[in-house]
Amino acid sequence: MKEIRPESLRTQVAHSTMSQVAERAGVSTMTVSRVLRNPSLVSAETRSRVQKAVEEVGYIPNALAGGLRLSSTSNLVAVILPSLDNSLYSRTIQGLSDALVGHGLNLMLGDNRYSSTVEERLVESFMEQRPAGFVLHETTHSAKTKRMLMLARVPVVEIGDLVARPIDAVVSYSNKLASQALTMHLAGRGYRRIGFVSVPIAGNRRAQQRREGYLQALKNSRITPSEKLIIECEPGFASGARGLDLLMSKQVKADAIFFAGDVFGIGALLECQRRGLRVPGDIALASFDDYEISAQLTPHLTCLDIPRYRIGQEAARVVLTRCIAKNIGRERINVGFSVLPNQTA
Amino acid sequence: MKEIRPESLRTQVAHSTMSQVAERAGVSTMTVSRVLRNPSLVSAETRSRVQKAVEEVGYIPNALAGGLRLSSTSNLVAVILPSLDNSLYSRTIQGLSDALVGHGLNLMLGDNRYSSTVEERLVESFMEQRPAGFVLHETTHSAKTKRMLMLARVPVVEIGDLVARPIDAVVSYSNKLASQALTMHLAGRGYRRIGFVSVPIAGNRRAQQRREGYLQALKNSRITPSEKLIIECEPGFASGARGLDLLMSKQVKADAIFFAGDVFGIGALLECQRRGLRVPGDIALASFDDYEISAQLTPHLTCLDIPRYRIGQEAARVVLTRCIAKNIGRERINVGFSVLPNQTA
DNA sequence: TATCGCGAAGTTAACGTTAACATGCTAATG
DNA sequence: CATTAGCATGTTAACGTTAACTTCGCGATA
Repeated sequence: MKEIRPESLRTQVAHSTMSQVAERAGVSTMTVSRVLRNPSLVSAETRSRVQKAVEEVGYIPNALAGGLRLSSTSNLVAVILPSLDNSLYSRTIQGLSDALVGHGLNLMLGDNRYSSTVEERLVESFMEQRPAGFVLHETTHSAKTKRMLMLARVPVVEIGDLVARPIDAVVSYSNKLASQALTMHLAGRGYRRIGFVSVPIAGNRRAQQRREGYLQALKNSRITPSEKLIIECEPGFASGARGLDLLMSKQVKADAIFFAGDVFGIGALLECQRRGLRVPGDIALASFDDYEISAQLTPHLTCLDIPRYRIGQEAARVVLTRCIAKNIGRERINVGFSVLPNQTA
Repeated sequence: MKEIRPESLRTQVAHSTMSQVAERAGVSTMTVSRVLRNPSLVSAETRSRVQKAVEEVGYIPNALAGGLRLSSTSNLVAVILPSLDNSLYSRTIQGLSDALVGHGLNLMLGDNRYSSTVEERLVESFMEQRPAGFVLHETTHSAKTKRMLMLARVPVVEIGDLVARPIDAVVSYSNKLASQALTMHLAGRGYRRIGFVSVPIAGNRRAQQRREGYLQALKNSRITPSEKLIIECEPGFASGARGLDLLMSKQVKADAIFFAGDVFGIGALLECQRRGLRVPGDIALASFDDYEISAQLTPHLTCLDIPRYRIGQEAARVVLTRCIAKNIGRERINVGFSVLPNQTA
C-alpha cells in the first residue's frame, strides 16, 4: 500500500515534443502550435509540411504543458460515485461520457465507498489534476471537501438527490417525492399495511429522504405508520427475500411492500416465484428503480423510473455550460421520475 | 458537437500556488516542495510552519506543473472498455480502482462503443494526459493505436482475451477454452443438439473465439456441427428469448443451448419461466457469465465463472509493476475460469 | 586555529507549451 | 516612391514545480 512517488513512477517515456516536429518541418514551435490550435493563421504550404511532420514523428500534444501554460484546467471531469460496481451508476456514467466526449472532455472516475472521508481524499487527489468540473453522486460532504470545491471555483454538479442548497449545481430528482409518489400509488390501490424496506438510513441522506417520503404518503392517506413495517437491510438480492420474509410474518402481515434499495425488489419477486406466492394476489410489490430485467419478469414489478442516463447527460451539459460562461449562480435541475405501474397491481 | 478549445474552457481558477504558501510561511518554494515530498530534509520547526500555511491557504499541488517538471507521467491510468453500461465491466473497473487508489493512481475511463476507430481517437485523447498506463478491454486495435501505444513506451494491459501476442501485457482468460469447456460440459451430460447463441462475430474477436471453442468441443465429442444451431443476436435480454425461440423450433430442436453473450442466458431462462418450460427437462441452458442474479433464479443456470474483479486487480498490479521496473518483456497472465454446473443439468 | 562535514536552507534553470509582442515581407494606397 | 496595412512567421517569457547545485552556519576534528 506504499504510495509510489512520481520519480519512481517515471518510465522512460518516449514522447516526441513540439520542437522535434518543428525541427523536422523546418519551422519554429510556435508555427507547429498554430497548425494544431489555429490552423488558419498558417499558410497552406507550411501547414501541410507541419502536418506531415506531426504524422511522421507521431507527435501527441502534452496536455500537462499546455494546461500549465494556459493556467487552465485539464480536459478531465472528475466523477465520484458511491460504488463503481452498480448498474444504476453505470447508466449515469454512460450518459456523462456520451455527452462529454464530443467536447474533448474525458472522465476521471472514482468511488467513495459510501464514505465522505474517502470522498474527501478522492476530491483532493482529483483536484491535483485541475479537472474542468466535478460530478458527485453523494450530497453530504465533509467541511474540507466543500471548502476545496468552493475555493477551486470549479463547476460542481451533485446528482444523488435534489438537495435544496447545492454547493454549486444539482441535477437530480427528489428521492422524497419519488418515494412518496410510489407509496401513494400503493395506497391508492387500497393497500393499508404497506411495508418499507431500505438500506440502513444512518448517514445515508438518500435513504432518509425515501423514508420521509414514505411516511408523508402514509400521512396523506391517513394511514398510521407502524414500526414493524419499516425495516433496514444490507444491500443485495438476498435482502429482498429477507425483507419479504420479515414483513409477511404472522405478526406483521404486510399487504404491500415498497423496496427502496437497489436490487431488493427483484430479489423479493424472485423469492415469491420460489415460494409460489402470487403477486399482487398474496402480496403487492413495488421497487425504486426500473431495472431492465424487471421488464423481463412476470409479473412486472411496479417501480419508479428514474432517468439515470439523462442525469448523466444533463450533468455533463451543466459542467460544459459552466466551463464556458463564468459562474451563473446556483442551478437546480429536476429531471423528475415516473411511476411505472405493473399491469395487475 | 463543437470541440471546446482550452482557452474558452478556462474558468477563473482560484488555486493557490506554492509561492503563496512559501510567502506565508516565510520560506522559499523549494522548502515547501520539500515539506510535501521529502519532509525529512526540513527542520521540524520550519516543517510545521509550512504545514500550517498549506492548511490555511488550502494549497493543493498542481499535478500539471509537477508532472511537467519531472517530465514523467500523470497519476492516471487510462481504461478503455467496450461500454460503460455493463455490470461485467463494472466488476473489472472496481477491481482496478481498488488496487490502484492505494498507490495514488486514479482512473481515466472511456468507452469505445465496440469500435476500434473510436478506440483510436480515445487513446490519442487519453495519451495527451500522459497516463501511467493503459488498460484495454479490446484486443484488436488499429495500426495507429498500436503505434501510439508502442511509441509512448507506456505499460499496456489487454484484458479482453488471452491473446497470444499482446502489445505489452495481457491479463485475461481464454475465451476459446472457456467456451470449449462449457460445451464439453454439456456434451458430457449427453446433449447432442447443442445450440450456440452469440453476438454477431464479424469484427468481434471474443465472439469468434467463443464460437471456435464451441466448434472444437463438438469436434472433440464427435458431434457434427449444424449451421442451424448457430445463431447471432444483438445484445440484450430480449435476445435470449429470441434465441430460445429460434433454436427450439420444429426444424431445429436443440436439446441444449449455450448462450455466449452478455445477458442472453438470463433472458432465456426467464422466457422459459414464462412459457412453463422445465430446465433442464425440456431444454438445458448454459451461459457465459455468472451474474449475481443468476444465483437467485430457479433453476440456476449452468455458467462460466469468469473472475472479472480479479482481472481488474491483476491488471492494476501489472501496470504498477511496469511503472516501477523498466520494461520486463511481454507478460501473459491467465486468470482462468471455472464451470459452475447447476445442480440438475 | 584552520578545516572539514553536515544539516538546513536558498537559487537557478528546466520541463513543453503558448500568449503577446516583434519582425520581415508583399501588395495596395495616396 | 514613400507609407501603410496585413499576412506569415519568429522570439521571448511565463505557467508552477522540482532536481541539481550553491550558500550559510555550526560543531567536530586535526
